[in-house]
Amino acid sequence: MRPTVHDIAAEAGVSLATVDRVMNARPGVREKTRLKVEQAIEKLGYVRDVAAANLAKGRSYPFTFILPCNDNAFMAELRSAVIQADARGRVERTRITIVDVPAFDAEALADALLAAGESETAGIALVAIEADPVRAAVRSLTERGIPVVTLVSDLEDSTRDHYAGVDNPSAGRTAATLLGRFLGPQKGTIGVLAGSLSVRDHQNRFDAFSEAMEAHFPGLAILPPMEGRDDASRARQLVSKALAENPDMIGLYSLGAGNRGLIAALEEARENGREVVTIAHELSPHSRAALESGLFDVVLNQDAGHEVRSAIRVLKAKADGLPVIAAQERIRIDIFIKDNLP
Amino acid sequence: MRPTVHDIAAEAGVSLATVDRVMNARPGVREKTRLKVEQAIEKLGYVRDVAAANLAKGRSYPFTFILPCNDNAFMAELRSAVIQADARGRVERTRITIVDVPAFDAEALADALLAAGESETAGIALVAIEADPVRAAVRSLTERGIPVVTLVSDLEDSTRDHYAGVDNPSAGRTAATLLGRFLGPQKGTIGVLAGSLSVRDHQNRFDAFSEAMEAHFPGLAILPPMEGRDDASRARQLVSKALAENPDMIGLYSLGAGNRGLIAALEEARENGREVVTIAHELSPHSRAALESGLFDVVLNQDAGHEVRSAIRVLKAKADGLPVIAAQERIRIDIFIKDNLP
DNA sequence: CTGTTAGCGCATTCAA
DNA sequence: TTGAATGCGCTAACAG
Repeated sequence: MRPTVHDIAAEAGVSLATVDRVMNARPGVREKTRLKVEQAIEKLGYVRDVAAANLAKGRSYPFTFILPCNDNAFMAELRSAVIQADARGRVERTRITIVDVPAFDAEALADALLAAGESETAGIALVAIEADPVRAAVRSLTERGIPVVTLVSDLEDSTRDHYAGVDNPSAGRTAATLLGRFLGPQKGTIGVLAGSLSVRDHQNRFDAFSEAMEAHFPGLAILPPMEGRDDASRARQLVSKALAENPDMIGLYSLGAGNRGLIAALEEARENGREVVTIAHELSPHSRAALESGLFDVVLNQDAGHEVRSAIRVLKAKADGLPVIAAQERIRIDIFIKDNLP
Repeated sequence: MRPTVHDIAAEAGVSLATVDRVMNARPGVREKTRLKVEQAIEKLGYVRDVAAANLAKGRSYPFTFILPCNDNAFMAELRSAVIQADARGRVERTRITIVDVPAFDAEALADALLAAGESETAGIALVAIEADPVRAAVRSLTERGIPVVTLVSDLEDSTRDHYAGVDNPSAGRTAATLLGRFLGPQKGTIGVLAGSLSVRDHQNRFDAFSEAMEAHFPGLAILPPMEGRDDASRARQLVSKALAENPDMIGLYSLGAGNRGLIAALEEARENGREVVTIAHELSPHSRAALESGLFDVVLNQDAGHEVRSAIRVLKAKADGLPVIAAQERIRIDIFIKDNLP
């Protein structure tokens, strides 16, 4: 049997309460006594049973997740990941309230942040939008000691405690390398479809993609980026038009959402005997099908479940004043081709 | 506050014990009473606190992991993943004993299995070797109701309860697609370096790789596979020799361990102005460096941590007689290039 | 068939 | 400065 508080109390010749005081670094213990207890802990190799501790504490962590009412597949998955995390949360004693805000609406997001700050909350996660009102709201929260983490999309120059999302420049470079190598010696132009370049992660992906492309694949020229606003019909139009206007376009990097429209445009092109090497983001039923049918060549993915779990771990650590191990919270970029689909 | 057993006992007008019996599907409850309790559970939206339940049960799951004393990086990581899992095991009440066996020794493995079966164990995980004594040992365990899962390497035609490892044919196909696409229109031959083709996972990878290659990239011919026994110096010799003898060799798939020797051979070749597109398995400090220096183009990886955690989840489920959700336990093949390294 | 009762390992009043 | 006692939510003897 593993040692319990009783064992170390007996070993140190003190009571449970004293042991507890030492363990939780609370005042009211003589230096001598504390030493005895610490030695007993060391000697018996005691480690506290977190589950039992939480049970006794009865403490729970009411977190708030502010999510945009976007109807794309990725946001749906993110939302479902949050719900699942909440369901599993009984053990960890976390409780999550989801707050919906209109997409791309900085004012609404800022308001939601402030409102969440007024409610009983142990920490807040948000999909950030780069805007001053949002930065101000975040500042007011962190100043009151409420932990704040950005999820999926970061907020630069802000006081947020942590960013739980992928390294977007790395994603852009990954796309560049794969596209360049798949195209090999071919020369031509490359189309880029973004949601909006005023969104930080899209901008970051694009910059890194361009830079890597220019550096390593001089035979491939990048066309001016299209902005599809993550909207299917708009994306479809833009891509169709680009294909028509650029007969030398042999590659396409779609770095935002709105894959449905893109897929429609590619299907149409294929019927006309036109194929371009395509890399898109986020695995969903649609993009998966596109991968299997060869319309997409690669899908880069961020695992929404990982991001949510990481956000929760960090919020909890911050709420408890504990440090976070950065390396462990790093979110990877998954590469999928048709052969390694999960 | 969430409802507790007390609340539902009150609501149903019965005692705690009865509630407990219903919840754990134990006998000795009248159908009528059971219904009342179930309705109360439904009505109050009760979900049991697993942590508290485990605490009260005091049950622990003493598992045994049988690992080969291989000194390669992957096995080291696997071992460390097991140790970490054990450390986290306090909450889940799992305790893991690691048993070491000589690598590639079927008799020793079989003996270790039987010995583990004699000790107090709630389940056993093993890195399997395809051999009849092993199959027999596994059978004797499963017949006694001890859950057995294979880890990393499977045991076909056996009574093991589950395989926690990657889909090796899928890995082989992934390698074929990437190699073929990276080489593009080039024609030439492809070398294959295996550990031993008598190991099931290596054989599976090779078969799928060959098949996909022939089907989709007819311009690339596969050379007879080399068997490096996961040994560095042997691998180095084999690869150097193959490079010398096959001037038209433009690609290489290393599907086993022993990357150090391979890297040495590739470095030597590079100094002589020779480069081949290379895909290897398992991310380690060595393979990572090779990726960064361009000696490796792609590394396929199985996440040892995932495999271990999955094995534990399955063992626990089997020990409790619960079903496992196959889709959730599927181990992915990670693709790494220099740009998406974690 | 059902209820009472005593813990699991820990945190926390309230006394001493 | 320290200790005894009580309870968190649940399970499992042991009675009835």
